[in-house]
Amino acid sequence: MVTLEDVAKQAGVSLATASRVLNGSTRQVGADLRARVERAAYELGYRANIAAQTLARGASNVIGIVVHDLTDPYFAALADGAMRAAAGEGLLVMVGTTHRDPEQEIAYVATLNAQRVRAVLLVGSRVADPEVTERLRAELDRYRASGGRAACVGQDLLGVDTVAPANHEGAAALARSLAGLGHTRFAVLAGPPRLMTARDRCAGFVSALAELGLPEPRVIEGPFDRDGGYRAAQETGDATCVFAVNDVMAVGALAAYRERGIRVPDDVSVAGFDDIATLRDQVPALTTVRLPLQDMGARALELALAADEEPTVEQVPGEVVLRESVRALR
Amino acid sequence: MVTLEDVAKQAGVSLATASRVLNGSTRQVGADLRARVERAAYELGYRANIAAQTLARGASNVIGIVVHDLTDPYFAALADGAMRAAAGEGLLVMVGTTHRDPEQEIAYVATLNAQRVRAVLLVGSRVADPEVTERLRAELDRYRASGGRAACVGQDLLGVDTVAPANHEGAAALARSLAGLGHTRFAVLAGPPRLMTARDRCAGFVSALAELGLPEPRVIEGPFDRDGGYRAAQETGDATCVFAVNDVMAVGALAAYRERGIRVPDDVSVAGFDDIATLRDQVPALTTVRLPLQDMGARALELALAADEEPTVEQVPGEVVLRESVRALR
DNA sequence: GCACACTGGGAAACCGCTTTCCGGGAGGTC
DNA sequence: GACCTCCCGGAAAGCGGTTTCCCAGTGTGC
Repeated sequence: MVTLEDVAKQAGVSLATASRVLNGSTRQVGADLRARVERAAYELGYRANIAAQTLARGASNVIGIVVHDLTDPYFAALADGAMRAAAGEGLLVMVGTTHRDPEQEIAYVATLNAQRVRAVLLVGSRVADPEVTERLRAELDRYRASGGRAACVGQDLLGVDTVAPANHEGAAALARSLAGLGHTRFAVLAGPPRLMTARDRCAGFVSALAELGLPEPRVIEGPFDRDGGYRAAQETGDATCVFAVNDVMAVGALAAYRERGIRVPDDVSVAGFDDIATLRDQVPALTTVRLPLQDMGARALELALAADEEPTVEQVPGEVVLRESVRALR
Repeated sequence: MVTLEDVAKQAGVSLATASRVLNGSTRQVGADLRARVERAAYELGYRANIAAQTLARGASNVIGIVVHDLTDPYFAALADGAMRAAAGEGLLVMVGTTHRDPEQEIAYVATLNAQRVRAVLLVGSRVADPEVTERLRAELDRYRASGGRAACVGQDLLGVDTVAPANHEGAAALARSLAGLGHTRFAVLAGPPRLMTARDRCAGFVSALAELGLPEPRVIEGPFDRDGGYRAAQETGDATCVFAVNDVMAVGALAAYRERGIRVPDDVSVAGFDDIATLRDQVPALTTVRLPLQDMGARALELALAADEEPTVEQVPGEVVLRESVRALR
């Protein structure tokens, strides 16, 4: 391993000078010495030891992103946005996936704290479990107490900067649009009730229907993924319009209907939430609520890095996108 | 910031003892002292400083994964597989995305080298540019010279452990299957020729057709993504069967045909490559060559970590999966 | 011509942890 | 009871950088 000392020796200068030349400093170094150091570093193939730098500087140049599942395009888009923003700041990214286990999320915060990362981004829905939330919050507080910054994409439950998609309001707007097409008998593929995102979207949809004086929809719980949507779609009964709380579930529902010979949108209308890019070529094209996922990820990083004292909560509106998977009832 | 010294002081023991208790050691510590240290650490909320540990131990517990694009489900699946394997080994993961810029890939290797990560995984196609490959290889050699381990998913061009999908052979097998259905006029949506993966798949397909004595397919180059497939599909002429070198492009092609009222598979058959999970609900279901992406990612990590001297190259076969997007010509 | 910044170089302290090395006490053997 | 191990606790030397502090040399202003 080539160290700074090797470089300094080869260049015939002190450690201090070599450090100033190679790894940035406010202090100037004379042109000749600077050149000698650079040459030596190049010849030896010197690479600064970041662990040592981090230790000496007391600050690292990496951030941590914790997501539920990287193979879910929702998280991939969010993570990608955050990573682009990070790259723009010259930061490296450590990614952790919890596979939807809240304990893992807590463990990652502890680990990232140990890594002394500059910021931690918690991406994805909180769970409706006060005890778990409290423990996560405690771990996060401990991290922030030692100078770490944090932000979250999801619900504002942790006392940190938050990018909060308007799940409730978006779902409500979608409900109004669908009701405007003449639908009255709805079903909701609601996902798991302990997931706040699922719960908020479901609640927003249900309450909008109530305000319109429409009958209560049938609410079918299940997993938050494609197969969850597939299974839940078996139980939508005589609903003319089905709202899946995310696009991936909606795709599962489409598959279920297709297999059973139920035509979408002729026999039943289907809507999702998120507007996942990879799913835009689905047939029939999915009606959904668009969320600017990449921007949200990038924004979360900005918030985390900004030196504000008060935690900011940024509401992100969703935009209803009507496509072929729903039809108007005459 | 709570340091080990604070803990030791509070527990009334030496730094060495505290270290042995908290951060693992071959040496034993008496039960009472051990308890005192653990209590102090808990009360103070101590978190080991990993940068310091890394420096002192001379070895870190993080690995680096470099992918082209996380929002592409192909890379997401590969990365996920590698990350699961890493988690199983207690390793943390740093992810870098190059956004398909080979220079970025080189830069990441340098950065990860500076981080002294335990292993680097280069995931994704090499490019057919000897000069770039040479520079990447040099950077990689420098990293390995200082004790780093590396592996690659893609082509065996770097002199490191490699998981190599059988692109040529898989595409050839697909060609034979499709020819077996009676097709004779083919087109290939070939992607960018500088991408080895695209090139190999295209070549495998073309050469298999030649061996069968069939006419040369029309080869249409373009970007490796959905829009590339969409655009290339405009030029497939009178081909009865179109092979897109990856699933994402095939989906773009399906969209293009749909818009133009060309029915798949009635008017034209379409096949892809990879068998991306998120795309399995596509209509019509995509004929493709299945690659065990998650396993490949995991395997790459294993190879990198294994203490072998000779670089291993592991060929991964693809399995032709015939689905509704192709039909037999009677 | 002299006090006075100002500049750029080097010595050394320090960041927080691991690990070697040393030493004292307990237990075993003859 | 003398001698030898073995076990466990602590002092201190690193790990590879950054940065403070000191110092010599050079211009400046009057």
